[in-house]
Amino acid sequence: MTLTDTLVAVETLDEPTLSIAEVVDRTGVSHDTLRYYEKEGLLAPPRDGGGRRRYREVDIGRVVFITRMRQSEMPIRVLQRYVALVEEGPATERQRLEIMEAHRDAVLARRTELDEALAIIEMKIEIYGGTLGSAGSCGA
Amino acid sequence: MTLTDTLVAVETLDEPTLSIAEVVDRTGVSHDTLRYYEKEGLLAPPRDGGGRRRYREVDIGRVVFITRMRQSEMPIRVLQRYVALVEEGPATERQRLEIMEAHRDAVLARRTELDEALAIIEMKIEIYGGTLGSAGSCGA
DNA sequence: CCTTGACCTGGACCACACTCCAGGTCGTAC
DNA sequence: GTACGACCTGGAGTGTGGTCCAGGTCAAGG
Repeated sequence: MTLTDTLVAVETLDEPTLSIAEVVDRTGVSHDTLRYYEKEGLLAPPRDGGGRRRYREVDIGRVVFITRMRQSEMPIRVLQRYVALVEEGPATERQRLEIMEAHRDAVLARRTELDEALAIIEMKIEIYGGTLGSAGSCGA
Repeated sequence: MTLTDTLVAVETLDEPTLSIAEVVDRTGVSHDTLRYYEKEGLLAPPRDGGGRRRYREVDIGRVVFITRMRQSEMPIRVLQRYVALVEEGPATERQRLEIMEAHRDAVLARRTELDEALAIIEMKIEIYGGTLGSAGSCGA
């Protein structure tokens, strides 16, 4: 239903769309990865008469969104769930909020871990870059 | 030193050591992972008469160090190189410094990425948590 | 008509970092 | 002396997230 409506809208309203190659150029996401995301249900760009993908602005926005979420280590599975909720409509906004809040917490925790490691790294740099002397004090 | 000397005198000529199970308890690193790290050359705890691993303080320190580096996404391969340099002695300190500086830069870049994603995540939370109204504006 | 290039498909393959397993050994406890 | 638990080994298996490939379609240009 929705897909059909969308296809009709694209064909009749002439929204400008991008080919997959243009999306690759614009987002830096590879052809294969775009196909993979589509296979996993994260994207559903409409097709032209020849079966080729035509990415609308909304599709490109979603590619960028997915990229950001992947960058912050949101698993594909969670993204699948989130996108499915988006497709279901506004009634699912509370669940989407929960997903995002949980993800924010995960990202903050991850950042803390990174900062902890950073302290060690900088200690090592201090030792090696500073005295260049006896540095083998904690196992490595 | 005094405490150590006493224990050494009581036992054999060695410092106190931990069994693998104790290291698991103390570091949270699994038995299998400890074995894996050892196979990859990151650890080399001495063995007792029966061939069982005995972790010295220096070994435990290295386990903790490895854990921190892994936590900050240093690949095993880099860790292998770093540890090999440590084994080679103080002459390699400049190279170790380079590895750590490169890793620090990578971690800082990673943190920036996380922060960028965090901005998007918080935007979503704002949208869903705030008005709970028209939120579907950028593809997801 | 034939070539070229962009695009399509399903499915095999890959790197990474573990994680699990079967089968064997060792040392104390009963 | 045998039962037990902790430990050992090599090697196979797992999950995640892509990445690559062979073979096919289609539209436009020479």
